[in-house]
Amino acid sequence: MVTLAEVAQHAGVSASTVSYVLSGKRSISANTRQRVERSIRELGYHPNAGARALASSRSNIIALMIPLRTDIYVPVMMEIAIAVATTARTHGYDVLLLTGEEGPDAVRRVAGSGLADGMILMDVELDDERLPLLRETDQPAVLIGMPADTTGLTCVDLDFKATGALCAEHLAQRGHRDIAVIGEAPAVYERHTGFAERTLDGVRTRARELGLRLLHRPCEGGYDAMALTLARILDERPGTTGFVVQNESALEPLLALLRQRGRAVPEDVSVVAVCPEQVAVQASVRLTSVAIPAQEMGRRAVEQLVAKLDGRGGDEVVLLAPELTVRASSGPAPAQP
Amino acid sequence: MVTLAEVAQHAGVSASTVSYVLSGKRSISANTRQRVERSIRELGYHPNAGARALASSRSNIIALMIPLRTDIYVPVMMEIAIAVATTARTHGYDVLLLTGEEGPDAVRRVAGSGLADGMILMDVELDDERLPLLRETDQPAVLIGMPADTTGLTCVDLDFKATGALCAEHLAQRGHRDIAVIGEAPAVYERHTGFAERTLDGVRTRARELGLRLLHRPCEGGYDAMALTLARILDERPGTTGFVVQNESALEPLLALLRQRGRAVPEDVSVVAVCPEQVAVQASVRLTSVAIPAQEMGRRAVEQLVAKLDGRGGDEVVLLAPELTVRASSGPAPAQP
DNA sequence: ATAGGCTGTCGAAGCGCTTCGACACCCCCT
DNA sequence: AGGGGGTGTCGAAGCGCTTCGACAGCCTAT
Repeated sequence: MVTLAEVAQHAGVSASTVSYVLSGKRSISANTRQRVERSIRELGYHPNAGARALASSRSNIIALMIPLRTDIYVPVMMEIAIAVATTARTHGYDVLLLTGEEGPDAVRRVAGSGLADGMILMDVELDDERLPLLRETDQPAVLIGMPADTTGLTCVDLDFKATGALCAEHLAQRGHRDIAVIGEAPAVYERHTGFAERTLDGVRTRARELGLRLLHRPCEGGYDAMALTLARILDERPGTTGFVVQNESALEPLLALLRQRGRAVPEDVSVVAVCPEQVAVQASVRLTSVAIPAQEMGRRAVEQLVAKLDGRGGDEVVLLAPELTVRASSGPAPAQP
Repeated sequence: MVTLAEVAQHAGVSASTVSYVLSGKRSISANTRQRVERSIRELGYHPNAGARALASSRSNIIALMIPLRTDIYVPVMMEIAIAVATTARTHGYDVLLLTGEEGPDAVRRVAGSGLADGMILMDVELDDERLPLLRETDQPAVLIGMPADTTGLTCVDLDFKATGALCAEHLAQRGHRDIAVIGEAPAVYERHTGFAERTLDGVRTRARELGLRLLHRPCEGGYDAMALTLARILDERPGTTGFVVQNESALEPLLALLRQRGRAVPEDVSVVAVCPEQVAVQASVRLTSVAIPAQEMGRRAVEQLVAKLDGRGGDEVVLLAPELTVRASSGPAPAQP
């Protein structure tokens, strides 16, 4: 293992000079800098992370807390995580992966041990139990998602309320009068994960303003659950012609079931999804959808956190504006019989 | 920030004693131990990770390298990652998330800086460019997947060859004579990711032994690609009655397309999938499948790595035995017309 | 009764880096 | 010519922890 001291000796300078070349915190003559850089290359030097962390009280690590839940659409989580990791690297940070397993204690452990300089929390609940700890230890942190009380917190999220509104508008515009929201699994609502409720709120508010009749049904993923849910919806409101779907694993089942019942998409029924682009494009009917900008969310979260760690920028709620892309699953409402 | 020294003072012992209480590397009287533990609790002490790493040359961190590819089924990756993270915690390790972005350099960086004590690599190619580095730096490492040359390496993977064989056997047993493998995207084969080829090899070998006629077609995910692929298969071998599907995002499309063509599953056609349990159960037809034991793979990988770090256990290839679960998508071949 | 071996605790020496203050040295200004 | 202000470099003091050797005190075996 090559050390700073060895590099210094090899280059014929003192250790501190090498350190300053590396950090750029003091000016170094071009000549010296080059000699040092050459020595670093020749010896294959890599600064020891532990020593660096100890001396500078900075680990250059960001902790990313991902919950363990399986009722949330996993690819989105993954995409966010990957975006976080790559963005972090561009800012000189590595990412530590924490799972929900350890619960709120992880916050204490990470904050206390100086393992990470800051953290990013995913799948934030409205009244998340990690938040008090965050505030109390005043860990630099960024949430992906939005709790009920955001004072003193930095959050990044898709504007789900606007998303819901956008979906309602789209359907209204095409002449649909009776619409249904097929939501996430009941557990998601019970847990008060904000995004589901906010989307619903958005649809509901806008639907009311536009004079739409609205039905909302949570739905576990899968074929069977969707069959039940759909049956119930069409039972109660046979005239339903517009669907807003927020549960990715209910999408294909819904399309298959509609087909089976002889309701053609988009001729008889329109479907608007809230899902990642890829899902919308790969579905058996190319779906009109509001994309979940997973990459963007991950990227922004890191940027906010890095800004905080650099002492720039304060608490802020970043809501990404939703964009609805019209594809093949939505069209004008059928003429009233 | 509470330090060891403060704990020592509070408990009225020396710093080294506290350290030994923490590490258990020397015997400590019950009395002293309790006093120290009490002080630790009262002061809310957490050992500083950097200092610890510096002094002990152990970071208690495992690096997990996940590629960025999108043509691989993401939920499996995620499940493995989560399993790795939680298992690591039970052994006192944290997990550092590295993406493919940085490429092989990440190996050098992590090894050189002592950031992690060892690494776990996912999505290993047959001739992976990271392997020479791994051997050269002799980083303790475990691969999830199998390269062409495993000498000096520890690998954990599902036995995909046996998986393929199992699928072929199952179909043969039900009387199918013409079967087709719907594989991963062409890119996956070009990249020489072993698992796809090994599965195919398994099917092919066993099919030959059992006198089955076999067709293999790679397939991008999605509805359109699957439509094309299926058309081509049925064109060439209209009598095909058994399908082995390894590409998760081709599954629903295939089922829908078969339905559309009037071929009932499982009455006319049988489908065997290689996919996570959840996918098999949630599909529109409950699928006969060989499960991909993602959790188990992650867990085993960590255990192998920890054993290595503890100086126990050497290089070893752990192949998990596949299990085929019969569900509703496979049945006896239809009588020959 | 005494040598020898345990047990439990302590002090001190680092681990490899960052950072602060000190200080040559050179250049420019008056 | 001499003082003032940059530049560029160095030495040394830690950062908080682990770990080695030392040693006091006690118990056992002779």
